[in-house]
Amino acid sequence: MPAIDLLIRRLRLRDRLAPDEIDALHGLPLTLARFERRAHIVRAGVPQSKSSIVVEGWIARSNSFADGRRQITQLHVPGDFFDLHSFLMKTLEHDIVAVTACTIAQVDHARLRELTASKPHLTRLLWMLTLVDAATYREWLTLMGRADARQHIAFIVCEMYVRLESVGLASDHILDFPLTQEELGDVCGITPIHVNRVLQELRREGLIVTEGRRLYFPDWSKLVAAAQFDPTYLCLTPMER
Amino acid sequence: MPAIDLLIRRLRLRDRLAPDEIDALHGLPLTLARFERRAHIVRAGVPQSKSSIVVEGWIARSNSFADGRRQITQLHVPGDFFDLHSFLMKTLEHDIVAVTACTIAQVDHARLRELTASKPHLTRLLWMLTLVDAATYREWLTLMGRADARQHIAFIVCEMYVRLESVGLASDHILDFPLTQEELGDVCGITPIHVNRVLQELRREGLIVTEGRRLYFPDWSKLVAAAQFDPTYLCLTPMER
DNA sequence: CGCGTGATTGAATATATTCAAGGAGAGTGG
DNA sequence: CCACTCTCCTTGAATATATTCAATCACGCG
Repeated sequence: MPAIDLLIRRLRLRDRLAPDEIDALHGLPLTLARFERRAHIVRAGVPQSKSSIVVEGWIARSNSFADGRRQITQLHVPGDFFDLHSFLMKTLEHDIVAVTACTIAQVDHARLRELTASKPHLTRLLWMLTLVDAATYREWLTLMGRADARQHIAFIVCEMYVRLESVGLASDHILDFPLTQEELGDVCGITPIHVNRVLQELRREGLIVTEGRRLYFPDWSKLVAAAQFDPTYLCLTPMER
Repeated sequence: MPAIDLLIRRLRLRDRLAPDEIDALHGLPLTLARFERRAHIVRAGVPQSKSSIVVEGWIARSNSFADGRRQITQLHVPGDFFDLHSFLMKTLEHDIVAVTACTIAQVDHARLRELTASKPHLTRLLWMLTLVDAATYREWLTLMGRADARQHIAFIVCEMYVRLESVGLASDHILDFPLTQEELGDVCGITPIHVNRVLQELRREGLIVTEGRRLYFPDWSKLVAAAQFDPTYLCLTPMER
């Protein structure tokens, strides 16, 4: 599916779009770019002149310390306008890396600026996408601070399933979950060894079944209970904004 | 200082403001409200029709679990437009509480919407304020996931000093730090007992000196080193946005 | 087949928690 | 003016959770 249609689908989860807004979005010139798994898409401190939408694959926002410690602060899947931040910040203080081989669609900041000058409602919706990101950070902060590893991992699975499902990329309690145990540790702020042990616990409990990159959960409500997951923060209810 | 002038000062740290933008801001009708320490300013799930600026005092964003566990995800000081989120989200999934007795200035969402329709550049700057919030969440996530309690607490002190200092509310290595050890634990995701022990360690090392709510640090560079603090994420450099 | 990446296991250790008491200081009321 | 209370800070000991270090295993790929 073309990048803009993915984005439109994403925006329609939150509000109606007027025909002129859809035209404006379709009028955005996009450049497609392909990245290998583990490639750096954006490096900390490098000035950016484009923002990007994920077309295919998973992407991570990653903060690294000098000593090699690493924290993944966000995950992005197809349809996510993942780099609106650099539109106003100009540079990022973290890296954006490809979790899987991926395709992204880039838009010039100059075009986005034109859009903000002529389409206030559309601007508010793009703004809102970054506010949903912020709400997700708050959830992740709460998990990181107050949840044990079992709840944390269960929550990440719930979140990724709901996000993928909302844009038609997962269904039937199955999702493609391409994170290695090390990467999942970088998401949860724990070591890969501990991730391994907790995943085994979740499997023993029958909460998840893994088969390579495929992840299946027989009982959604049990997983939700283990995660204390409430999807409200994802703002998946359309309303006038 | 009037709320709008605090906000203008805050915006000028990031970009120039045109005279018509300053007029537009001054034209915003504000309602002042006073809250006692520990009072709830916004409750999770309650629809909001106003967004607010802190005029005096400290405010916290707080996420609570049913079992009493609590995580503070953000701190706000005078000048912060702390509730722009509800402008587009309508409801928040967390509480906003008064850390100290405080005064806030409220703006109707309808007025903000008018502003976004007529002042694109000002809209981008308000948007940007929420992106700085997001950048702060990312830093906090990284701390929570990968830093020990000593680094974490040192970082929070650094951040609050820089933020207060940037708007003239702290200087000379001294700041008013009104968090109790329990609240600081809720910020760092640790127990108040552990906060207590780590604070003692920081005092023994000569990194901080506390005297009631007043906090003094003799050597900024030592504190920065302990925290591995880099203020880039606060975007305190003015540029065209 | 060999190599590399990622998953798994075990044992010792570190970091932070829990539970359970005290202690210090500010403000209140008799 | 002093006891009283409340909140916040401090201390100690036992325990839990996650880490570190050191191997080993399994699988896909050239």
